[in-house]
Amino acid sequence: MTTRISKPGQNRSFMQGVSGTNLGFAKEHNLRAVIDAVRRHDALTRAEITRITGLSAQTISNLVGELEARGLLVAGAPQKAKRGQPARPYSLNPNGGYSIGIQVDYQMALATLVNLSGQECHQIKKQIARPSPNDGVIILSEIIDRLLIESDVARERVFGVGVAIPGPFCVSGPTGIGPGWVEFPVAERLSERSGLPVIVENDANAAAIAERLHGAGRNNDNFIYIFIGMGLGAGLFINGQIYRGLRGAAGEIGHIIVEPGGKICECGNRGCLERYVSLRAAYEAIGEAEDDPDSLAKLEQRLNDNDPAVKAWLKDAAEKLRMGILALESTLDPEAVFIGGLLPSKLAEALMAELLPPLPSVTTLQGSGQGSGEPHIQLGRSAPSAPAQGAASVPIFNEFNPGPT
Amino acid sequence: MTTRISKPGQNRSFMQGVSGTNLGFAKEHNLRAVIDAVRRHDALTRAEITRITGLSAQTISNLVGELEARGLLVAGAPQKAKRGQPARPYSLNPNGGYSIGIQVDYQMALATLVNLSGQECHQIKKQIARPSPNDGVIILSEIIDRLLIESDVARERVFGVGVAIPGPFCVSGPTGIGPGWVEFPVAERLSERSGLPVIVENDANAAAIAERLHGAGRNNDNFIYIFIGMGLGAGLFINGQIYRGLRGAAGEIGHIIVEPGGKICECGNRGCLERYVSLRAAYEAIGEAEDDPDSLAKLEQRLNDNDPAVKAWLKDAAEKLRMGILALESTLDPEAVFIGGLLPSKLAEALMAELLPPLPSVTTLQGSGQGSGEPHIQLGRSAPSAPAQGAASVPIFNEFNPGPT
DNA sequence: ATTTATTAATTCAATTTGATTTAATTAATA
DNA sequence: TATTAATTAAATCAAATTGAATTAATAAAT
Repeated sequence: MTTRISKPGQNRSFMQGVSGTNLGFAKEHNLRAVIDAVRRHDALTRAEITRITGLSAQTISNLVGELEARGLLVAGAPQKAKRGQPARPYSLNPNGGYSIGIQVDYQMALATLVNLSGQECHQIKKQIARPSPNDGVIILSEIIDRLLIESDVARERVFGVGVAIPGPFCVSGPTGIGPGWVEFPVAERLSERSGLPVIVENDANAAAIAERLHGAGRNNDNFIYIFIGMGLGAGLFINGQIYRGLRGAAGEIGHIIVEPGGKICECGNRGCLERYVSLRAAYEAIGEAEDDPDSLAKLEQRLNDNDPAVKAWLKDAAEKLRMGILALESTLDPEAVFIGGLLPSKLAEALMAELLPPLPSVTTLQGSGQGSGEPHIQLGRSAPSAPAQGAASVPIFNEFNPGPT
Repeated sequence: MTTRISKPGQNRSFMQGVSGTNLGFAKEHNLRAVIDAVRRHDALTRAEITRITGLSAQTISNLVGELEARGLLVAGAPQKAKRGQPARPYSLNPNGGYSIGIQVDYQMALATLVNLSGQECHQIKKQIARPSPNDGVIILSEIIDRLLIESDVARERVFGVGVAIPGPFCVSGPTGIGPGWVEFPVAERLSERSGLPVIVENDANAAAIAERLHGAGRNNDNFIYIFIGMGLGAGLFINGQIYRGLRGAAGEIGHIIVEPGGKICECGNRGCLERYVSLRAAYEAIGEAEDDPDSLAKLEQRLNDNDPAVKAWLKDAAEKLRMGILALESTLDPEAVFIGGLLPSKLAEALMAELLPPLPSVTTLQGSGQGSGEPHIQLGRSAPSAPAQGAASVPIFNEFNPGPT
């Protein structure tokens, strides 16, 4: 695994707490900064990287050389645009490495192998039925093995495995996979079995990372990705990093109250946002069973049929979601808000159409700072397989992101 | 000014965007890390700093020696507790430097000189009446001059001047100082006139920084400080840094909707939090004029007299604030929420008493992650002069904080 | 059309900075 | 006296910077 940037002895993050730093961390950071710059711009010459990073041309020459030797960067044809020596543009080598993303819920495991550019190479789907954590780990490691064999990718070329699990880990209940999963050390066990680094992430954060790495949030360091699943959560990007909060529960926006005295929620309060904006709320509104795997297809069909119950739900959900977004924008003043999740894209589009225009907020004030007044609520990636795609981007993000801004 | 840690040629922050890093930045970071560690623990020996920062003993020896030579750290008496050479505990030298904080609103300027430990050395208060920005800068620089002369502190020993201004800068309106202040480059002009670095900060952020540096948030890297002033705002500490958002409007929590269809707000929406929780809301509820400087004293008096209008306002405000706090906690999962601002401490205490217990949220769930279930809503510093104290801590924080966690 | 100047990208060699390593010193306790 | 903990001196090492050189293109001048 010569492509690893982080050295074994230096596994703490570049700067954490009041810890000091040294040359090794600095170099690691600079390598990541180079990769990150190239990713954001698709392709960059050494000279351009020099300007962007503020490092010396010599340093960049060395770092780019090293990354090229490792197979992470590839040079394109020299550009003879202006005077001077023609520059070679470097870009990410799509096949410089691979990553595996797995999406698990109580009825299904979906695994995908992607390359460095986020392109999907192979996918495996398997029905499960609330397995125990031990059985789950075995099932997942078998899926990983199959994925590698069928796609003919060597295990050493895989950066890691990302596992997306619904909701915050500290809360069990109907959003989870099954009994016993909350306390179980999934990452450690699956890592032992598979021989690969494993990172467990909640579905909202995983989807947000994918949006950041390969999607519309590619150039945003501060945005909110609202994940509409069975419940409602958000991935918060703050200073280029996922913000998790003290208990890993940051982004649990489903429990913002949008209707005082409204529908009762299992959290103990009334009128929580996710009681109105979620697949579960949609099923409730249109009278489909929430634990029926076919409900999603029925919902989509009824949308296509212009079913009035679906339309009414959309209208109400959009009204409530506007208030939730206002709370988030007032609090975090983000660059953008992406709406995505498990919804089929047609449904997400319909919700989006109902949602706009948003309520006036700090982000829409005219004549204030940079970027104000611009459209900032956008449709993010939304698909029933979004968490798997997201999970696959987690190991890549972890390996390459240069740390807080 | 030999006490400056940041070197002139290296004025960009330690890590920003995708920029690279080098030895100079690393050293700067390490110096800050040492100071920060000492501040958090009151006093530390070189050996303890070595363990905390993870740097080598030799490096710490060098850094501490340098900081001692600069007068920022002072050694205490050797401790002969255990075997081995007795260690000398180092602590911040309170008189290693000074900082000036200025609080300005439309009717008053309040300036305070504090030392490195946050102790107030001298204070000057001056009535003003909606001055033009140009006049304002002259008035402020004269106050700075007087402060230094009367307290006999040399200008070179002052790290900088913090200016606290109400509300977000991008919004004018009644919370501002006067016409023309929004676009005016206060910091640059006052810096030119006074010969000192000047940082302008909104009152909520300034108060949050004070809470972090010298108050109950001293060991918290992730907390929310809710500032109740004429309006309502919050300072967000995320990963040890103030989070400002894209337009500097992060923390504008006054415009979270807590009562759909409620009181109309100048932002264009209805039922915004600050229409219920703010001095202006209190004055409205008890029938005092909001632009009368004596209203605050009257409010305090009527609280002491058990006035039913005040009690009713407190009850309603607390109910609304609980919902606002729930939204913040659901979004950010903070370590703590401090309530403070311009309220006299008795009033703040009364509000706090009404506020508890909070609504159930991710931070109060039993049996989940670390720190859950603990009391986390606390009374922060609250006083009519809180912004000045806060402003004074801004330059110190800027000079000494080691950057994102 | 040929030559010369200019510019831009890149690299080589030497230098500098600052953290680490290794070993020594100091001052306490058991 | 042996041991232990704190600290420091000297040597070493890693990585970025500096300044000069090299390469290859276009632009301008002849």
